[in-house]
Amino acid sequence: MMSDRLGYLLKHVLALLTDEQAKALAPYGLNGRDLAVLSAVVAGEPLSQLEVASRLRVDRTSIGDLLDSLEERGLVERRRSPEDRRRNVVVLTAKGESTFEEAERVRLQVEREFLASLPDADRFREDLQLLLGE
Amino acid sequence: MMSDRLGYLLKHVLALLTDEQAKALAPYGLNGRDLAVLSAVVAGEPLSQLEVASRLRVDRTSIGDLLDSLEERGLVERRRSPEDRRRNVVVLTAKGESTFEEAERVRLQVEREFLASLPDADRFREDLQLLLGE
DNA sequence: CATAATCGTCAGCATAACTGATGATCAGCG
DNA sequence: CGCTGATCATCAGTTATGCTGACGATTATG
Repeated sequence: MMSDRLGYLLKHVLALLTDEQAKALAPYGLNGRDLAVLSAVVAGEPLSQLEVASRLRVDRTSIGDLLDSLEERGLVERRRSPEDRRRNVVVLTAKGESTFEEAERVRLQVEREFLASLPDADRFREDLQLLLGE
Repeated sequence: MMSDRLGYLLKHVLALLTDEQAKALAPYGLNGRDLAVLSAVVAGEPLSQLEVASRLRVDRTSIGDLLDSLEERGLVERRRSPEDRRRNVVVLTAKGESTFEEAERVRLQVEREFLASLPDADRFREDLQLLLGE
């Protein structure tokens, strides 16, 4: 087919993964994007919205909607930072933490199964990290 | 960073490649998508629009716009098939062929450089093909 | 105190994937 | 032949995402 074109391969591999993640995460009302946001917030110093966005490499103007949706479902809270009142500090609720833990297990399982056909899944992951320069 | 999440890695690796391809192909007025369409049409039996779409795994309703844009630039032509007048057969013009050949060389070079940091670029490609089941 | 920078938000634009409907055409079958 | 259903291309509309540029509020700089 078109399987010699790198863009084609990456695009459709990503689409496959996105589909499978979406199916598996549907019971939690999450998709892969939502879950990534939760994972950015889950531990350590509470982050401002901009910091969350830059961790996820998501555009600054998109993170607001993403957080709105998670906040409506009671998974995260935004609080004005007392030290710098321009910043909205994002924290997980208790419900957010438990949802994250369950959904994160599911995500790991999905990724394992997704990569199961490869001779060396870790090496594939390392290749991707190399390409991103991380 | 978020580099343990497969979706994150694939998404941003794809974004990087798309950017670099777009830059390199800009002199030809093409992007990676356009070039893939040309490559589907370049040789062999002339294809209907639906056949082009399915080769590229592009939605049937998107391929029309894609071809409009290529046709405006004089790179492809659509002809009603005489045997089956429902079908629009897509063929490259002479200009389309020469543009394709030049741009395709550029694309190959971009891909080579893009994968240059990997210990084994071919193996990476094979991994992607495996994941797609091709 | 005055200016510049930062944070979050908003409106708007562009691309892409997709659904469902339509008209034209063709294939199969009685 | 004529009817029915399928196929092809197209169209309108929806959704999701990424981005630009502007804004008010707030903080940092000097």
